Amino acid sequence: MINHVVTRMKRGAILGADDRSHLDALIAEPRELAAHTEIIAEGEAPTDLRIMVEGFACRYKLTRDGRRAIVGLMLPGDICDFHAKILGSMDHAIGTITECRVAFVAHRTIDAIMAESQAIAKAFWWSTLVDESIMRQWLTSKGRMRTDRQMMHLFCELYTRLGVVGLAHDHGFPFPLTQQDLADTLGVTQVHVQRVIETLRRDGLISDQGRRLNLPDLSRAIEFAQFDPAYLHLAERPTLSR
Amino acid sequence: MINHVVTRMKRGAILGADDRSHLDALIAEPRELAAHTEIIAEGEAPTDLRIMVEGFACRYKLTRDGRRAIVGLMLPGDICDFHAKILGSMDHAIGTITECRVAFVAHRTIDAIMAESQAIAKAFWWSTLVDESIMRQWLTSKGRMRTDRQMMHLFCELYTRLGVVGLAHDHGFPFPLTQQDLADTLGVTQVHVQRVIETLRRDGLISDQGRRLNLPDLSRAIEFAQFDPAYLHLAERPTLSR
DNA sequence: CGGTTAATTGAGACCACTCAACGGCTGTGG
DNA sequence: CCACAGCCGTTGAGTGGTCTCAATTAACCG
Repeated sequence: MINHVVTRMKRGAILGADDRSHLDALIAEPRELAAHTEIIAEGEAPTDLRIMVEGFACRYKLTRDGRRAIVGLMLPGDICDFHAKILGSMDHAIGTITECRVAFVAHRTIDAIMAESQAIAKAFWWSTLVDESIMRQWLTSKGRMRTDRQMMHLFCELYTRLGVVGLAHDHGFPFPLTQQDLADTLGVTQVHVQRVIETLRRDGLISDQGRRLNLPDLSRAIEFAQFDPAYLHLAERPTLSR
Repeated sequence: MINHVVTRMKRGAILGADDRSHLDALIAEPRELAAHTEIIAEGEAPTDLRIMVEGFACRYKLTRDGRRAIVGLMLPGDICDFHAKILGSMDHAIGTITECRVAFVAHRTIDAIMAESQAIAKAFWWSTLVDESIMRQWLTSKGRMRTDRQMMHLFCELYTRLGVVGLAHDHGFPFPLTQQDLADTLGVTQVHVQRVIETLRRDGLISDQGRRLNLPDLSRAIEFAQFDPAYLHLAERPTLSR
């Protein structure tokens, strides 16, 4: 089976054969988690590192009045809680959207591997810092773009990120988010999401069948969303570690 | 003179006397930068680490139509571009708001110090990860709170962060941002910022004289903004490094 | 003191929200 | 196999938060 973690981490560091087999071993026995379950709770201080092997999940925070803000989407190959090793406790929760396979790796195992392989250490940090960069882009989009462009920007991002792990084909990709999930991600209401989606469909910018989303005219989508993938830091040929 | 970098980093790791003198040396000769100048440009790949010694600055991105989104506020003791060491190039710019003193430290110096002191290495990563946590909070606020609460939340955050480095006294703190700066931070227009500020003043939640902002009734401010400082990860007694 | 930048105020338009209802699909139990 | 519950998506009407454009006043700087 394809190891999405390896595929993705190759964008962050140059991995040797040893590194790849290390990463293979890490995710050899993932846990199966049902849809809509918590992977990590807010305030928790995990003693293991959790890595997305399969499925969609999200980082989220709840406001005191019970509303949810999704602050990150987790795709296969993403790392859930690398920061918790240093920050101590989680300042947000992570929950599954679809059924997921998640690898749980003890911190000491991670420490040992990172001590052994500088490339893997770099790749893990790269992954964390890319998450940070994506948040900067989301903040920018949310602050300075109307919902239609913001939504298209997210779709372009997902097309790109899923493409890296081979999950985007034929101008489309799996899209299991409900309109409510999308609303919590974009910071608007579900009703408004519905209306915006409808206009995007009418304008031919997207088409959706079932749980799949298509971008029929990619270059128009990119233009409309003002999408520049630089913030994903996906250089095919990553910089050499110093 | 007080070293704000040391003061702040003590919240992220337990620093010994050696660590403190290392940090003192790092910022011994900061550069003076005028207000409204660029510290780092977007796309730049710095070969040194830049550390805020004095003054206010911000991380920002520009949209294609020339609008600005501020995605982070940089205060004394903050680190500008630790991530650039791994990500390679900056995905956003950093510019001064006030006149600033900024230390420029060569990457090789940083690497040497981090190799020598695990505590400093941890503190630097802590600082970067706290930046990330703050962004998650900003995303949540922007998505799920009205502008008045979002603004008060930011004020509570600044009161707390500036308090850590001893720059908040008597229920107030220096606040050099213009209404336009604040608008770019909150993702609204300057006109709207003005109207919101006016209502907050009338409600007695804030009072401002010159370039100083006061929160006369702190507990009411915290309640109004639903502010919980956990996301700043400022535990007085940080977790021991594993 | 003149020039520039920042803050204030007003009017009208637009984007997004709330509340509400309805239809479609799916899974489940009788 | 049907009835039903429940979630999801769709649609409408009215409200309100925020924007745009514009003009005026206040504060700052040399």
